[in-house]
Amino acid sequence: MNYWLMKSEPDAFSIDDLKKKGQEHWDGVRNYQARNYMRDGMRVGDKIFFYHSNCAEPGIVGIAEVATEAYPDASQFDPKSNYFDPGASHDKPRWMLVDVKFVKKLKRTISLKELQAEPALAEMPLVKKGNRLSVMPVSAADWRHIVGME
DNA sequence: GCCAACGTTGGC
DNA sequence: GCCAACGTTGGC
Repeated sequence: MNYWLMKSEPDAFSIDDLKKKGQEHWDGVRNYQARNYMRDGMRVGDKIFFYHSNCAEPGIVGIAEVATEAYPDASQFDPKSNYFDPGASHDKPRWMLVDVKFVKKLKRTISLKELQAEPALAEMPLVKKGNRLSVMPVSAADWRHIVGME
């Protein structure tokens, strides 16, 4: 099993939204590396840290699970969508997504500030300066370490 | 709202 | 294939 971290802006889609819905397709990823992680790396049952970005207290707020294999993101075909991509076609979809299932909400937010302060996590891409990936792998050791911080 | 970092686009 | 311009992300 692999571990992941996925970022979402709580104004757009928060851990509470996921809790309410139970499961959601993770649409709108328009970055090749993030897409490749979803398409090639994720398997059903993999665990995900749900991360809130672009907000008052950025950090990990919950745990989710990969619920489906990757499949084409329908929003790329919709001219009315913000995520429309004129370069994509049904024959040759460019963007893929997975469905994500709610597992639990953490009792508290493990803030980015705390994560950055942990020497053990210094190699996580998340805490590196300038990192903008919205989907990234987490090592098993880092996963255990972070779970222990709750 | 600012701005640094970074990815993508497009002219050449 | 280079690289400047541009757009986006995301912490602060």
